[in-house]
Amino acid sequence: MKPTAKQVAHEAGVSISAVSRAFSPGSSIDADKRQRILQVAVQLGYTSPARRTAEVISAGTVTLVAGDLANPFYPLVLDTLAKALQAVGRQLLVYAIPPQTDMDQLTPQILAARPNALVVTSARLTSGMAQACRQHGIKVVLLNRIQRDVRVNAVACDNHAGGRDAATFLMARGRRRIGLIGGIADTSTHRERVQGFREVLQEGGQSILAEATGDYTYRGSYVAVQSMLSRKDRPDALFCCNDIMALAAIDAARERGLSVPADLSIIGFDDIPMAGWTSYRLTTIRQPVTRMVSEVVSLIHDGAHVPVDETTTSILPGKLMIRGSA
Amino acid sequence: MKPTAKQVAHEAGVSISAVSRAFSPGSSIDADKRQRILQVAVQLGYTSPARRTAEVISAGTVTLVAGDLANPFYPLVLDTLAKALQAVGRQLLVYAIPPQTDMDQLTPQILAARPNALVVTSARLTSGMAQACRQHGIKVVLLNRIQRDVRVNAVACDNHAGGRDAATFLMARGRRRIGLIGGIADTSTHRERVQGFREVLQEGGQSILAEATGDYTYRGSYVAVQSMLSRKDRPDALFCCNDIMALAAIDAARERGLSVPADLSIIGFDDIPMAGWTSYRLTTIRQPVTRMVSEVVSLIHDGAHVPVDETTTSILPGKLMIRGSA
DNA sequence: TCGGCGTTTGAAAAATTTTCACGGAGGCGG
DNA sequence: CCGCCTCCGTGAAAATTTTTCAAACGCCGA
Repeated sequence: MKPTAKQVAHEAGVSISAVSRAFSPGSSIDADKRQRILQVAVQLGYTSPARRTAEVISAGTVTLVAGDLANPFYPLVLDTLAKALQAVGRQLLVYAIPPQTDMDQLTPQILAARPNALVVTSARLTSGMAQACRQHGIKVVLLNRIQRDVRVNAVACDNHAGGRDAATFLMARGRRRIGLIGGIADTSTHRERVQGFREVLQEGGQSILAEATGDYTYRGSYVAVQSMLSRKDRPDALFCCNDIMALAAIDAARERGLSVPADLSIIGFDDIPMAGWTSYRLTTIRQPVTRMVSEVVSLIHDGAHVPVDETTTSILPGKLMIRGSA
Repeated sequence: MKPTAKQVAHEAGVSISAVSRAFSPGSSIDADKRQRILQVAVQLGYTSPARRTAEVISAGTVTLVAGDLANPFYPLVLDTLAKALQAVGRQLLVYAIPPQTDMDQLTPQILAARPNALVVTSARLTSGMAQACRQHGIKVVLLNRIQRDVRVNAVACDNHAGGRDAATFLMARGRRRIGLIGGIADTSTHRERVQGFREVLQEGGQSILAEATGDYTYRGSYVAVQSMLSRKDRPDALFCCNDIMALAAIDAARERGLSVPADLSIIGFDDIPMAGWTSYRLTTIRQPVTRMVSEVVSLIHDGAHVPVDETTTSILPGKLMIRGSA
């Protein structure tokens, strides 16, 4: 038997009118009373017809939180995700947040929109946010990011293997003075790429000659590479934790009159469209964006009935794209 | 007196039940009949209570339709717009559509989400869509695009003046064999930039030496420039209708062993972040993205009470950024 | 202390949604 | 080809919800 407003009213000790009012935004009712009614309603599983159609209308909304749209990799992800969601009749809400901030300030705003699912990319999910989402039954997927401190779904490229591939490739080319331009230290992408890379070097009896951080930005990397190249024993190869940093490295090397790859091999990570442009021809690890996005969509869309606390982590293989820079 | 379902039913010649069904998604009713009822409802100004609360819940949603996220200019716009809307407590829904398609297929999906406003950038708005939006009271803003065939708001950079500035600058530098790489012929951005550019040349007694189209893409421009540079009387300057095409032009010129700007001056349009990168240092016309976006937000947010058929067109000045490529 | 004035409330009226039964269209097996 | 069955669309009526209305309450300024 379907629960009615009458039952809720009786249970909460109020009139039917009050129940109706609790469900229509903007009507004059005491906040506490509304809260109590809503709570009873949840217990009994009651929703007003208005709320019901509202939910149907806004059904299928997925919210994407992106922290770094300046890195062309994320627009690529956004474009792919938007099209994939449209294809299954869902909508994509986008929040852009300043890089390296966490999303706690946005929590109320994001939850107010009642999305079905939340996709977080290049931003830090706080455990408070994760918990709030679980309570509201909102599925969360971390894209291109793994966080061990929260229990949510995650889809990422195999960054560790990618780092290994990069190192193996450089060693096979006979490079021995190898430098590293890191991203942002407390991101899983940075840690895993670096770890895989370092591992292979150590297995081959090598170690990283020089290491600097480029903040995953063009400018940060440019400055870091410039100073690294002015050292006495400058490296003959550079692994950059993402593509824009690698492009900056190429620019910095050229600025110094060095030839890429003759004097300096450079290898990136992501394979953004610009990596294939003629003046760069960047050798890089391609992230399987399309596959990552379909994984996200299947988690959200096909797995709509899966309970929110049953989480999956997908690690998809990247692919070394050999072009001219290494 | 507020209109009721009874009146709508009488007017449309159906039962009250039918009216109710027309407003609840998923109920069994003939599509034609629903259409007719909805039309009468709009005439009388009737909305079901369910629809009413739904609208309050999803209030403040703005839908962005973007056609070309591969051009870094649009992610820049997206990022700026998303942040500006967040700041005033609104949400941004994003639709990505394949370049050069119009949006008629998406119309039902977009309208189903009942946004408050629609921002269209790098996509063609059809008059059917515009009319549907007007009927639903959805405000439409064309961003970086002007269309004379539909009566909607528009915000754009002064493309005509930008084209003039580019030409003036090249002429002042003594360039006389000037080529043009166009974008997509039936876009206002292309037309106006080209027209302004051509005007100044003619005023100075010059004309365009060679003209080709690059489809606003890197690859398209690269191919066009390659063939243009292999002509006997190759140009000594090139105006490209956007920045990625200009970057492609620089790459193509270098590939041929030409020096930029000594052998070939290149000037672009947009000022995307990459234009400032060290290996390009592209001279270009900067679009005032921040101002354009605030204009859009004020049109949508501050002008929320302005009737939808009262439309404004804002043309904001661009700015010539002189770097190293011309 | 005494009126406004605005908010909150339940009862009742009004309106809407849902159920129910019916009629007709189309598919399927005999 | 016919009958039967199912499924869709429909209006009337029942059930449910929303809105109106008038009353009660508290707050503030005079």
